[in-house]
Amino acid sequence: MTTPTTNPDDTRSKILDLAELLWLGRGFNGFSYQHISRELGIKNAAIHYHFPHKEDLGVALVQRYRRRLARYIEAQTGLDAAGKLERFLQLADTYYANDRQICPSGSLSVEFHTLPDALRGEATLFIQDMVDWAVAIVKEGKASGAMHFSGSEEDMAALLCAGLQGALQLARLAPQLLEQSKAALRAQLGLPPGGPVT
Amino acid sequence: MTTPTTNPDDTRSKILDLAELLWLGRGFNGFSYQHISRELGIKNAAIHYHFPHKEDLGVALVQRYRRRLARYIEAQTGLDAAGKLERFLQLADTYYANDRQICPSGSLSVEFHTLPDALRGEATLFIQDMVDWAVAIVKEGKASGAMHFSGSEEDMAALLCAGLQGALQLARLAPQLLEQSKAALRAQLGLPPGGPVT
DNA sequence: GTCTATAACGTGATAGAC
DNA sequence: GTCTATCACGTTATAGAC
Repeated sequence: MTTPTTNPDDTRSKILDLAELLWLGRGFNGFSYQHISRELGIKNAAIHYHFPHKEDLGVALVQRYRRRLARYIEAQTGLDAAGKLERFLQLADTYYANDRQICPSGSLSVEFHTLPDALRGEATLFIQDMVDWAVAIVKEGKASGAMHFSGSEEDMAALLCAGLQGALQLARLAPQLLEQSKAALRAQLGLPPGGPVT
Repeated sequence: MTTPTTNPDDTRSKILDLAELLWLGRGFNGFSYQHISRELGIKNAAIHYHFPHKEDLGVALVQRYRRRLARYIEAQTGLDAAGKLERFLQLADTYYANDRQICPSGSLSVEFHTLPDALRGEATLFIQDMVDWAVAIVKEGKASGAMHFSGSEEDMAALLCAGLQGALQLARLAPQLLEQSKAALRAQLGLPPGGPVT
């Protein structure tokens, strides 16, 4: 999930890789084609060849990310619910370790009102992916007896998504909030403090 | 907490009021002096008179907001812990009802890496205010027996801040997530589903 | 597929008149 | 305290040569 996927030698992939870094570090409105062209040693127009409008780049970023997420989820088929939850929480750690990036859903939702139409559509699909994943984990956990909590699975899954997204953002200003929020989520799910391995 | 405070007739206050709307609707990088001058029927230069740099406007916005929040918190002195929690959760509803705004901490943390220095400093102070408030509510709730949950008060308070911030953002793309997250927070705090009045 | 060159525009910002 | 006028710059985007 951490490493981008396509051939790192072709320019299109290099653009996507760098754009993703900038996107999650600075927001979609926080980077320009100049940031990319300067860093890659190519010209502005070369990026426009691959992605005529910035909207096209944004859509490609979200679509590529959704495909990666689907593979990430699929790779967890063998794990139990507690293990799957740790993978979910791990995502946040990975972002944070990577120059304190935030998660895609955070950028997309905060900037939503300023995003081009097509990107808003992709964003909505992506958020649905995330929520579905959280619901599946929590339902499996409750059904298997590994997790126990009050309230519905859907509510708990919503808090899981929202809490992790918010914690990752707040960690930029108050780093301890990420670990604290994760600990609270584990506790509220009836899981041991350090995750299944501790 | 919803309504700005200073004299609505002088230009400086009008600028701040409108800028706050734009800030929480589109992010700090999502609005310009033109947005404000056009809407207020004044010129770009008039805003620069009151706030020479956009950084100055941002600092003024956060400082004013912190003062309002302090009064909002102080006004709850008579309430019990459950009542104070509802006031905390209510903030999110107010934002959402107001053109699906997000909370200041959300904007400040997501855009953090692109903000001018002075604004980053104010942002850090503001987040500390929020977290302190959440910790106080949760501690009082646990001490009085009104709330019961596993894990530390600090962890729970972190999840409270992070969860509400994330839920408010995600509600732009999936509106049910706000109510669901709030319900989950109440449930995890050992409170009745609809808040103290239901 | 990448380049040069350039257009059209928005943005933050300032000088100086009133 | 607000205005006109203007600036320098960054941004998205396109045409056309190589």
